[in-house]
Amino acid sequence: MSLRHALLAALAQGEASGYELAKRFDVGVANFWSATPQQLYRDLERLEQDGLISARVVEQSKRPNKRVFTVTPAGQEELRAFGRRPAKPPAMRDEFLVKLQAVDPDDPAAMIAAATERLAWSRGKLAGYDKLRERMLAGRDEDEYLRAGEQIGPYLTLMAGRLYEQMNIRWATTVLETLTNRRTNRSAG
Amino acid sequence: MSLRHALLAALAQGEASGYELAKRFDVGVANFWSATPQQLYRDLERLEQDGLISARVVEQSKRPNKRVFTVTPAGQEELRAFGRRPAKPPAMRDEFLVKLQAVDPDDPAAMIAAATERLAWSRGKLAGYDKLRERMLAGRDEDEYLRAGEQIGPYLTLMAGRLYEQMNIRWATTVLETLTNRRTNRSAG
DNA sequence: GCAGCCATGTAAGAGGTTACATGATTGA
DNA sequence: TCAATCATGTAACCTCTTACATGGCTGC
Repeated sequence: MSLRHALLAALAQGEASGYELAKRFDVGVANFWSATPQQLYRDLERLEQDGLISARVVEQSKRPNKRVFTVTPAGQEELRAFGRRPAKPPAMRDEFLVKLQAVDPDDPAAMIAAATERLAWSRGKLAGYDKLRERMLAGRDEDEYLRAGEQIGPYLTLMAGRLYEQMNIRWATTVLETLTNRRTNRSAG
Repeated sequence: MSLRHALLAALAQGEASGYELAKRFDVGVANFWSATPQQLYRDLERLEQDGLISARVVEQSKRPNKRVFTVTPAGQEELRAFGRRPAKPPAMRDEFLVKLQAVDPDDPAAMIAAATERLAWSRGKLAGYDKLRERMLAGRDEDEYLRAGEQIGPYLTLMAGRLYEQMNIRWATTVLETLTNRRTNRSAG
């Protein structure tokens, strides 16, 4: 039931089309939720039917037309009500951790490859977050923004995303070192 | 398709009953996946039908009997094959972040309550992880364990869980300070 | 000329959540 | 006596993923 609210929260930042939202959600630019484009299109339909968002067709000459969505007053009220309800505990689904849990110390090659991939992925996400942050800060420093910046919610969730990927980068580095050291020890001893 | 593998990975650490696994997964003691007990019972059934795990009934006098599950050789092979396939990117579902994204700076009361709750939750999880860690380390220090500890996979995933909650605690503290400071400034100015 | 982006969707199936059901034992 | 723990499940429902479909434009 909560992708609806994630969509409302994303649209609260300003109107967007399904495609634009999909980029944020599918690629995972949304650090607070993840979803595929198909889900978005379907839930946007429903949100519109429920009167929580309204659509406006923007005609484009050299590109397909797009439907741009805005949160209605009813949608804003729903968001506020959602904010007051108790939150479900966060849920994580991380295949890499599942694999690592069951790693065979005598054959870590696949895991070393997977950890390298994860490291690259986290670096890419962090780079994306950093760009967005520069745009939001617009020259100010973090303390200043936290005191008086306009979009405090988005900044704080972005901060969570950055801290998370920074942590991942440090951790994945330790994982790589640990697995390669153990392999070296084994072939040397 | 991957709760199956999470279950196999969990059972690779040693046999367990559905109820025992449920505690790890439902409470979220499994820092790498989350699932409800109902899912576990259903998927354990399927894993058994597919010959990836085998069940053994343990009769108990003062408690209901339980079915204890073990990974079969076929299950171990499936786990290895899973380890070699590319991992899906991690997925996050965090309602608190959704709420925070859309916070109204003029009425942060609900969000301050939610952040306080999250802080307490992360502290609780960290305390649980720390206990488990003490048991695994058994007097050794982390460097030593990373070099030569028996259960390197489980230690590394536990490490990820600890780092994640430590990060959450620091971040949630910043969120609380930010929201309360802004409120004070507003009522003072 | 081909890959990739913009833009939206349908349909089928797998995965996940919530509510309900049972029943003895243990500790406050 | 009341709540919690141990222990396992069914049924109904909702959500999410994957595969498929379309078609013009942009950049290499």
